[in-house]
Parts: sequence; C-alpha cells; structure tokens
Amino acid sequence: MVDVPLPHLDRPFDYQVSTTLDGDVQAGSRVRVRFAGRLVDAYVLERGTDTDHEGPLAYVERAVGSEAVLSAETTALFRAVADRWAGNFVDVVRLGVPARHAAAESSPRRPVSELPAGPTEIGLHRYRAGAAFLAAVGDRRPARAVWSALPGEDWPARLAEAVRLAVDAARGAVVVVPDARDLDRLDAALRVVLGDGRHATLTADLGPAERYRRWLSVRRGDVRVVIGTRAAAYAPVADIGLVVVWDDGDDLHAEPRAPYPNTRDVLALRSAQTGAALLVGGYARTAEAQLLVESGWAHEIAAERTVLRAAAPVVRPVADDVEIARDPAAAAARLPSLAWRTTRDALQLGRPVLVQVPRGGYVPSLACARDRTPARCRVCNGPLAAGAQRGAPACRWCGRPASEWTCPVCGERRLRAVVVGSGRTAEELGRAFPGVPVRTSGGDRVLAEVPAEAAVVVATPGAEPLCRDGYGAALLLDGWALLSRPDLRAAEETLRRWANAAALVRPGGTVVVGADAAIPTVQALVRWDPAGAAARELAERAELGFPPATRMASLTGSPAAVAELLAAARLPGGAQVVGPVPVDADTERVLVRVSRGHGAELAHQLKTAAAGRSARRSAEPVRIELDPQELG
DNA sequence: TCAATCCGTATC
DNA sequence: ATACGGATTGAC
Repeated sequence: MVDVPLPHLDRPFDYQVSTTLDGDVQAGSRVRVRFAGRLVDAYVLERGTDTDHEGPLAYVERAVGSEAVLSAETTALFRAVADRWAGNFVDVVRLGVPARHAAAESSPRRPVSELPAGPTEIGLHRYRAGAAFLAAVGDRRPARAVWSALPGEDWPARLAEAVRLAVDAARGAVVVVPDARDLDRLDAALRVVLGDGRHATLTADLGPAERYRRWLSVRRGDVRVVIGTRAAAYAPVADIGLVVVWDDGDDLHAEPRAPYPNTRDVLALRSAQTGAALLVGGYARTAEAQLLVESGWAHEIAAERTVLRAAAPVVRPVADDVEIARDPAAAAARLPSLAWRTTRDALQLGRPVLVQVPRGGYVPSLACARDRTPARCRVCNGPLAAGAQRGAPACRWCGRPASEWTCPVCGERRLRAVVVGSGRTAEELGRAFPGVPVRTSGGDRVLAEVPAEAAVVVATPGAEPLCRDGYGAALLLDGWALLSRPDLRAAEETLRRWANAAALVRPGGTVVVGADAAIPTVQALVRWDPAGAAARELAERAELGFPPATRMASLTGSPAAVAELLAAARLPGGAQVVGPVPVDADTERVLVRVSRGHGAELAHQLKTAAAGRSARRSAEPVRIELDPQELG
C-alpha cells in the first residue's frame, strides 16, 4: 500500500523484492518504492510468488528499518476502519502507527518483575452479569458488555481486574481512556495488579522516541497489555483477548483526523474481527452503547437498585429554589439558598465541595453595556447568558428568560457579552465562605486530587479532581447552559458531565443541580438511571432518524464539489439526502441518511465516488464524515 | 507537417 | 499528485 493520500490509489500494488532486501521486506514492513516516477513510503501487505499485474514489476527500492510494523491483525483492522469510515488505509495507519524513530529500534528490552498474586476479591462481582463477563474473559470467550459504573466506583481498579484475567488467560488487552489524568489512575491500578513492566502506556505527548520505543515493545510481543488515549485502540497487541473503552461519550474519543473514527466503534470492530472481549464502561451511557445492548450484541453489566441506592448521592434540582440565602455572605455571592446551605453543611463536616462550572470562555455571560456590571437574574440572581433562543438573555442557573434588564448601578438597559470562566466563580464562592480554601481545576491547570478537608473545589467538566472518600457535596451550576446547546447530543453530554462529577460525591452526599426537576435529563440524574436516559435518547434519535439509529454521512465542501460527489455516488436504495445547508461563505454541507443495514454500502459508494473524482482533476476536496460527532 | 497544448488515464 | 500518450489546435 503506497502512502499517497488519494482514494483511487487505496489498493495494493505489486513489487519485486531483490535478494538483498529479502530478509528485511516482510508482511508489515515499511518500504520505499518508486510510484508514478517518484519515491514514496509504502507498507508491505504480504509476500507472494505471483501477480495479477500485466507488465513488468518495479523493485522495492529499500526497506525502512527491519520491523514489521503491521501485524496480520492490525492490517485487517486498518482496512476495516478505512472501509467503515470511507477512508484510506494509509490514513488509518497514520492514526495507529507512531512515526519511526530509528534509535528506538535498537534500545534494549526492559526487565519485567514477577506477576503479583491476583486480587482476592473481584469488585465487578457486585454487578449483575459482572461475574459472567469476567469468567468469559478468563475462558477466552468473546463476551461483549456495556458497564454502568456505580457512583463512587473505583473504575481503574475494576478495569485492572478485568485485564488481569485476560493476562492470566495468556491473552493481551487494550484499554482506552479519554485523557492523561484517567491514564495516570489506570496506570497506578495496573501496577498493583500486574507489577512493573507488564503494561505499556501510550499517549501522544510522550515524544517521538519514547512513544515509538514503547509501541515497539508491544509490537515485538514483550508487552501484552496497552493502556492509552485514542490511538492506543490500534496497538498491535499479540493475541488480543480484551478491549476496553472507558467513558465512550467523551469527545476526546472522537478522532479529529480523517477518516474521523472513534474509539468505541474501532474497538467494537476489533472485537468483532478478533473475538476479543469488549467492555464499554462509564458512569453515563451513550445512545451508541445503548444500541449495542438493545440489538443484543452486548450484555449489560449493572448493579441492582438496592446496591445503587447505597452508593448514590442525593440529587436535588434547584431551579425552583427562588429564595436567596439570608446569610449576608451568601447573598453577596448570590447563591441559591439550597446550594449555599448544602455547601455550608458539607464544609462544617470538614468535607470538600465540588463546584462544576462551564469551561472558561465557553459560555459568554452578559454584563451592562456601559459599566460592565454583571447582569443577574431578577428571580434567583444567577448570571445571565445569551440563551439558545436567538440569543435572548436567560439565567444560567434557573433558566428563566430575562426580559427588561436594567443595570442596578447606572440604569443602562443594553447588555454586552463578556466571558466568565471558573476564576470568577471561584472568587464569588470564596466570598460566600470566608476562611475556606478555594481550589480551582481546569484548562491547563488540572488538579488530580484534593485533600479530604473542607474546601470549595471549582472545576470545569472533565477536570474534576478526585477526593479520597468522596466529596461532601457537589454543585452543578452550568446545567442550563449545557442543556440548551443547539446540539443533537446536548442531553446525553449534559448527563455525562453531571454523572462524572456526581460520581465523585460520597454515598448519601448531596448534589445540587441547577436545572428544572421536570427535565428528563435531570430526572435521570436524580434517579441515577443512565441506562433509562440512554434508552430514551436512542428512541428519540430513532424518531428523528439520527445515528446511531441510522447511519449518516456528512459531506462538506464547495457547493459544486458536494453536488458532483452526490451525483457520482450510487447511493443505496432508500437513501435520504438532507440539505444542502450553508456552513460558511463558500462551504456547504449535505447529510445522507440510510438505514443501518445500508451503512457499509453507503461508505463504499461514497468512497468509490470520491475515487472517481480524485482520478480526474476536478479534485476540489469534499470532507466525508460518517456518523459525525457534531450534528447541528 | 510539426510543435505546443489539452485532456484523459494509469500509477506495480 | 504526476507522468505520459493520444488527440487537437494553430502556424508555417
């Protein structure tokens, strides 16, 4: 396969191998070949003794190193991923195989310590079907499961136990998590269960030499367990027996480079191709994971309600709590009284309180156009922000629309947008609870953990620090802003962020959520019912004809290019074309929707049509995305 | 009649 | 993408 980024060249070409290169050119090797007159990089799919090509074969010019970077299994995986997302083999290889670093190829092997005794108690056993799944991993059976973790669950320890069972069955494993902080926790948990040197941690920020060195130790079979961020889904683990994705709804699992695959679906493909067990875990559940369950492809691992009740915090919606705290300090911070009382009570018990706020700069809030006095809701004094309905101002805490605003300082009636991040919220909360430390976590200053002592911990979604024994309480103040985003996944994403924060609260602690109790997403948090929410989400997507209930392709490019691609594609029967809608000045987008059964055919036809276009010189690019993450 | 240019096609 | 061949066009 030559490394040329054109869809119509995404097929094998045959070359001769000279006797001098015979040893170094094997299935999976990197080589350089002459192609259309110039030297290009290429990957060897297989060695053979005959060819279908009529005419002379060129020789492989040289071998690039002597490592077979593709295994038979990853070669098939790269092909399958390329086909599923209408992309090129070499583009997917680029996602999964790190850049070569020659020096790393000759670095020595690292020692492996003795395997410690396995865990005596298995935590997943307190879930229905947990024991059955682990037994299947131990027996090398291709079990597939969607796991709803209990609030407070030590998920790295649970995943480490599952990995240990795969290792004990002489199988390899891959675990993919959203970010570096999750990876650190999982790394620590695996060290306990596997000892030193038995697993490799793969992330993009290691630097090319270390990254390639670790990756090679996996490819060579010295290391059988890989944990990492999304590229680790392709790790060439020998004899793979278990693949795991944690928190599959996190958008860090969505690959931003073509052909835009995502971790959960890549691992599901890998599980289907290899028979490796698959575990999709999280505190929340995506509609996609729910579909795996409802289609019967995966089993559900969930706790009984009684177990859940003992583990869950108490969730209290705050939208109707219009009374502002009477305490003068609280009034100064303009906190809803329930939020204030909850915080005060937890702090008095010497426990930290987690406050989840929108990402800095993420939600522009509003202030007086003249003197920049922050605009406040007349009812609950929450901050006003440009709302979902045509940007009409509304309260970010209680969601009430704010008409007729007047500046309390200067009488001005006009508003301007200002950016309020977590820093401002921290400042306000600090004023409300004098003498209590305020810690912030978010952006490029993320705290891994906070001490179990009275403190206000302000964090943006995904940056919530851990606290041993759990937080005393949590305030989720960005609910309205999250829920009203004009995005298909808004409800799912909101519940995911809330659940991930609420899961850090101790059993019986209080979670105050700044949103109306009547909203189904709020109800799902109150009842801690991520499965029910996902089922409803999936039903809604089915009704609207959106993925994962259907398969959808988004085509983005100049109007002419998009039209040409559409005209050339032999779309499957029943395909529905939606749009075009303008994206910006000279770009537009159309959506093509087909039934799930026609998904593979849709990808194939779009790829063929794109190949036809790129073979001619009409090649104005069109971005083809299957089941895009972002959908208006 | 020949060269410059365009267009389509294959790239092993 | 880029190289090449065949057809086409324009000038001598």
